[in-house]
Amino acid sequence: MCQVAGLDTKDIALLESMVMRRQRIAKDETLIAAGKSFDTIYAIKSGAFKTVTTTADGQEQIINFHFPGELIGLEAVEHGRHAYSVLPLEDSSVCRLNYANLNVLGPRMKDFQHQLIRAMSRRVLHDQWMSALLGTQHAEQRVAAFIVSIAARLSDRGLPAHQFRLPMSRDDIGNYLGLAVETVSRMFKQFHNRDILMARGRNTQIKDIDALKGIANIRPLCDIAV
Amino acid sequence: MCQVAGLDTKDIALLESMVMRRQRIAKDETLIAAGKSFDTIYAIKSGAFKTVTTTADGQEQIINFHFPGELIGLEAVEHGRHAYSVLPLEDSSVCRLNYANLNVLGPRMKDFQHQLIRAMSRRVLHDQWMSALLGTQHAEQRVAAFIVSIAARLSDRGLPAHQFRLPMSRDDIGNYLGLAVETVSRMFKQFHNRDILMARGRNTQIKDIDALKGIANIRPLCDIAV
DNA sequence: CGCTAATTTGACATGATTCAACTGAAGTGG
DNA sequence: CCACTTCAGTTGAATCATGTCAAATTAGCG
Repeated sequence: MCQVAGLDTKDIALLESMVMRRQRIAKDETLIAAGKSFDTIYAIKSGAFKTVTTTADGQEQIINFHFPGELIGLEAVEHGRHAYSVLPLEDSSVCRLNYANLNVLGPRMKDFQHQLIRAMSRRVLHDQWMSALLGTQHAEQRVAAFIVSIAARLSDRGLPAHQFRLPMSRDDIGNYLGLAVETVSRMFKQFHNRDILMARGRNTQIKDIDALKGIANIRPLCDIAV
Repeated sequence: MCQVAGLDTKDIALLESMVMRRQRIAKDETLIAAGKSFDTIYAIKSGAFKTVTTTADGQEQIINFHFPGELIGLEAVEHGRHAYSVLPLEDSSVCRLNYANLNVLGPRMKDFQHQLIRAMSRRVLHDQWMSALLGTQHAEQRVAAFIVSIAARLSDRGLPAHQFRLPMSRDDIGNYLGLAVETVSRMFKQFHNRDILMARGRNTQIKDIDALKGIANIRPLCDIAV
């Protein structure tokens, strides 16, 4: 059953019967290609995704990472086509919700629309938080804030938040945080030397979450939204 | 009459009679204070605003600028209180829309909710565009992209887009773009030397918009949303 | 295993910030 | 109406953080 936060059980049952479809996505496939016309909203069931755009000279920029329970594709409602690509970081699965068919829900449509608004509200907060991070914070603070936000997301889903495996590469992290890969690597090492973090590749163990929060000189995203 | 894009005339009339109130805001006043509980959405009628947050060590970060026709306050729907402050850049006026009262609209609520979704969709696109700008682009490209986006917004409202007076200070621009004031100033001068831009203080005249777009190595925001 | 890609590490280059001084514009009061 | 103050903006020089390049190391996968 797709875990779209906030919909109660009878709503989910109704949605499932009307408009949902389950879909598996392999690591090398594409969930959404930029420019594709919008007709479907996706709810992530398992795995992880990245939203990606391309600058005029062809370099990739990661806009956001997405984890289970989150909705993808809403921002395309406005223009009827997707401005960004969405790619899986690992083998994943999603639920497809046909946007047009949602109208079939009739009286329930209103409730679902409110869910959309709530979901987009979280997205706006996240993106604005991101702007603040990139606009005012140095490399050390960005990486610390990133780790704290990942831990918070995992914690929200009841997963171990002090020890986990990152689904994205150092490359992806650097891209997302506006830093060179090497800088990300150096920051991880610096935290390691300070006994704040133990990291071997993608395997990560947080030793001192409070120190990380202190370094991340910005209201943590988890206090605002995910 | 408040110009909330997309609402047709009878909707506006209905909204006005039910829930809208006009309000003037002086340059030294505060439209929304961070932490304030959410109950009102604002539609900008005249002037300009900035959305501002504060990092843990007290430094201000401008999240976005807002111009007439845009909605403010929507991202607070999710948590019931405003995460950011909104301040006028000059004497301005807004329309207040009481969010709770919107429910009184009954059958029209659905249409208005769709407008909210569209408005937030635009906001998400803008903020993601911003993240890409801060994450991948250098000072020269950021400033160019900023000027292009301002010109596009003015153009959308039928105002002269090649000659205008910026409502915000160099300080604000630097803060918004994640650059020091001095860097912004140097970029303006550089564009001046290249006959791309004539700028004396806030008075700005674009001489070669195509050159600016070329420098701004990123899909212009105006092609996505404003 | 052995290959390939990802990550780490070090040395160096450079773009942006910082600091400090200067200029110009916008008032303000005598 | 003109000095005086104030604040925004500009300019220059020095410093520093981060990017770039190149090489070594490690991890992942067939």
